[in-house]
Amino acid sequence: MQPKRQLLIDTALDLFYKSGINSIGINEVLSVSGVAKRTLYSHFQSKEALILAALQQRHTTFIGWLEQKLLGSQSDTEVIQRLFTALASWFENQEQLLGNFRGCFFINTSAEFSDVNSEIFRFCHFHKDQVRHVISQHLTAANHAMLDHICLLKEGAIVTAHLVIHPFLIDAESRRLRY
Amino acid sequence: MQPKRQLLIDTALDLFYKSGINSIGINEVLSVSGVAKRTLYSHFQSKEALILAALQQRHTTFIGWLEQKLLGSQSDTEVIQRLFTALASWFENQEQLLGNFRGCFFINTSAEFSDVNSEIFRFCHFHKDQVRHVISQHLTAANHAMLDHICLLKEGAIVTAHLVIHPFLIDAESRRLRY
DNA sequence: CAATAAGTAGACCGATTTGTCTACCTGCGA
DNA sequence: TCGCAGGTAGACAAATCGGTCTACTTATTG
Repeated sequence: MQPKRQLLIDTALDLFYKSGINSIGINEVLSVSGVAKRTLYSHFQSKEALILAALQQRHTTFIGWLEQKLLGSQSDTEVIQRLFTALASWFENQEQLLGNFRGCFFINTSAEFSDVNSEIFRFCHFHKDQVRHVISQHLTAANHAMLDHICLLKEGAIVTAHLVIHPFLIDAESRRLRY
Repeated sequence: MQPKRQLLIDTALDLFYKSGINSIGINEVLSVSGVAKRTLYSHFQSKEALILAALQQRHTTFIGWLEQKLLGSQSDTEVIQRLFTALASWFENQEQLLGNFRGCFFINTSAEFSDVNSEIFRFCHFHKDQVRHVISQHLTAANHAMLDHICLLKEGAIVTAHLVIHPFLIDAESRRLRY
């Protein structure tokens, strides 16, 4: 419909996810996308509106990806297996839909916009809530404790993959290239 | 020894942890601490040096706090119990040494400085490594798989407390105040 | 044809950023 | 008494930030 608007969101999401939102200025989004500044501000009221659109898009993509991964599971055990298999595949950059893994966009963003009452932080909170809801809907047993455990491990896995394991892999890679 | 230097680190850490590093300018650190700009740049080469000093201080504080919490445990089970009891106490703002809970300073910071090769990101990675090492040294059994599980749950708990549970508590609080 | 919506390039604005510089003050030890 | 380390206040520079504005160019469509 509005290809420029979509291009702006795609570009912004890419850059924001790669480098953090506060590190990316509006001018960088413009020069990378090749869109004029006037056009950006005809589609979005402010940078914050663009950020929220990018968060919204990432949210929709992620929920869709997750739904598809869990669809058709035959048991709770299979749901859990599928979930963590999918996460592992994401961490290893095997999930094209999600792009190169750089942690969870919503965890990262909430670290930059820490005011709990800001719209941006609340959207991050909302996203986590929705992911939890998707998982719960694929479980037959309405076991809240198990759901909590699954979500706890999921968050732990994402953060650990980003901050602990991923740098280690890059270290290994750079050593391999040096020798 | 150099009280102004220490005051700058304390102030910077406070502000950085509360609002995120990119949201806090050097001028804010100066006006809050009451120190002159010239003095800051006589102690630190750049803002990045101040950031690293703040990370270093938080690291030392956190490791010391953790050591003290785990000291004297009689079994692996007790280590685990003590660890998660201490974390829960931190989340509930009962740990004066660590200040008001706003997630893990190192997870938050690594979200803002996502370049894996930057000194700041590497320090965050280093911190997580050291925490893991402290925990492993208090366990009698050299069980790598169990250590991994503990660390995974720990990270999950920190992120979940920050992004999922804490906003919920603040919601409840604001509702309580409204009615 | 004419009107309109959507786009471009880029100058410009005021605020803010990190960092430098000048000029001056103060307390301490040789 | 002299020198100096360590401090203050704040002007200043250069860059960058988000955002506005003018003037012009398309493309579509009634």
